[in-house]
Amino acid sequence: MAEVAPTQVGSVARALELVELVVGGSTEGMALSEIAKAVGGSKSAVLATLRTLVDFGYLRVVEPGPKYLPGMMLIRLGDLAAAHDPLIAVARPILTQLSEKSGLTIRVARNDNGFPIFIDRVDGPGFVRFYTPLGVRELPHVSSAGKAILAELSDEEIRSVAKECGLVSRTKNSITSFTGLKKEIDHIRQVGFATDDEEDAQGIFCVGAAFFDHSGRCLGAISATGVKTDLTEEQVNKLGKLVIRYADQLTKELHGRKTVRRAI
Amino acid sequence: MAEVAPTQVGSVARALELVELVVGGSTEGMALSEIAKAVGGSKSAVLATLRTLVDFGYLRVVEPGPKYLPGMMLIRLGDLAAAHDPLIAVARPILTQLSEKSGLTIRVARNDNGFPIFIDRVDGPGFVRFYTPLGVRELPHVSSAGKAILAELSDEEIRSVAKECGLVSRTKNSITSFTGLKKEIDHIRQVGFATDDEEDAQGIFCVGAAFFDHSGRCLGAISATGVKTDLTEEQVNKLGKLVIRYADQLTKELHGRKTVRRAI
DNA sequence: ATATCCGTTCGGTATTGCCGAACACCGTTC
DNA sequence: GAACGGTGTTCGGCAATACCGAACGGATAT
Repeated sequence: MAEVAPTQVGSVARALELVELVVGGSTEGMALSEIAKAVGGSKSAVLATLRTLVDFGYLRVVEPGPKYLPGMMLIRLGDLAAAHDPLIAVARPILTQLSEKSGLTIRVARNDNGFPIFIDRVDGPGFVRFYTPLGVRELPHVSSAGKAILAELSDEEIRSVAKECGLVSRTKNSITSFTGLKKEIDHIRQVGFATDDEEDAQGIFCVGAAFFDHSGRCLGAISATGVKTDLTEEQVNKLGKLVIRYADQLTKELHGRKTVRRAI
Repeated sequence: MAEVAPTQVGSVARALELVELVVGGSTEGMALSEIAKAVGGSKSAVLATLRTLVDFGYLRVVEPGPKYLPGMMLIRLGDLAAAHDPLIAVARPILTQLSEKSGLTIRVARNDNGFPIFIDRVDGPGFVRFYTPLGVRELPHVSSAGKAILAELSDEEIRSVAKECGLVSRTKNSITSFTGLKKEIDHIRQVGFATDDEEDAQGIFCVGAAFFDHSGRCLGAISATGVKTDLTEEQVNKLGKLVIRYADQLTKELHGRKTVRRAI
């Protein structure tokens, strides 16, 4: 239609748009007309597609006033995809242990050319909950996992990534200049872990550390997330050491090896 | 093709079959010819569909020898679908706490007309891992969650469910007769929790308890799963009480109320 | 009671997704 | 080294089929 797509299937693309639409919609569900209007298709065509998606469990329909909601199959597929991923399979027990040890929410991010993609999460037992999406490319400079990954890149790679994401600001603590980022990276390289001091969201503090594959390349990072409290520098260091220890354990279980910290 | 489907979209159905095929395939990924052969379509048509799925992140392709694997979008959608589900959102913190308290793997199942559908899971910190799929209708009579749900149904409903699933055997401990099941249900109604003593898989022991909605109907059950050790009856009872306590907490947070235990 | 929304059904049209053949490529194997 | 089986890929052509829009039935609201 609009894209210069190399041999795609239109009806499938439209169907997948429907899934994203419904999943992104309200928890009350979406009605047929609403969906048809949103995607700009006829009600009959959209209805046929929705029926197919419901048949496969991707969506479910709730009466009355037929409204469409995300279906069980999405949970099933997500779970299977996670089980399929060797990194997640190895990392999850470690995340669980670290979560229990620290009482915090632990996440793993994969290194996607310098950008972090969080692929799994284990919540802490605390009552505070904050939703952090999985499977999406996040900003590298406002998360501890992102910065932990950046610190393992060469300086020119960092500059390239910085240019690509534009160092946009998320809070008043966000690092928005390259010199500021460079200084932060230097610090991370010294202490071995990265922090996020309300740089992505108000009131949220994170600590992250990288892990590596067999050739010493940075595969990603794990991070511990909690509410910002008045942590002393000593407490932060202690948490940092803890996260590093579990990241190293992950490296080990992946049969990886940690690179010697490069000079600057 | 074969189904007497009420207004479906063929190409979408075929695409979703591809997703299931790849997700169910090996962790090495599947090749184009392999996939085309499996679904019985032409390579060109399958390729176009695969490209669409890759574009949307449902699948990803790994070089060399283009092989197809589950994509990040599946993890993302599964996570979003879970966040969308009010029951999961409320239950997860409780599961996490119970997991930490017991050191076991905790799961929630939804009551789907007497059948359990496990919709979320929180792993324990132990090193033993066993994969239990989410989002699929499981057998009601060989899991503690399933039996906890059954115990909240009327006797005629139980008979109907038993007939529907056929009380198939999974291990030598599985309950396969209706009288045996009925006796088990009576016991569950007395003590308030259900057990699974290697009835579904060798070496696995579970304890489950039901939770309820505002009208007292059974919404589902939570269960704790661990490796079978020589548990004394007292230890089982203690674990049962613990699971009941957390199930009751879940009922409370769902603004539900527990029905008074019916006589027989 | 009328009007306006909803979801659904039903043909007709042409879009488009499918097929099969031909191509390019790599690894074997003879 | 050349011929083979095995990939993944591209392309044209036919027909299936996925789309649309109009018409129906039902509910709710005005």
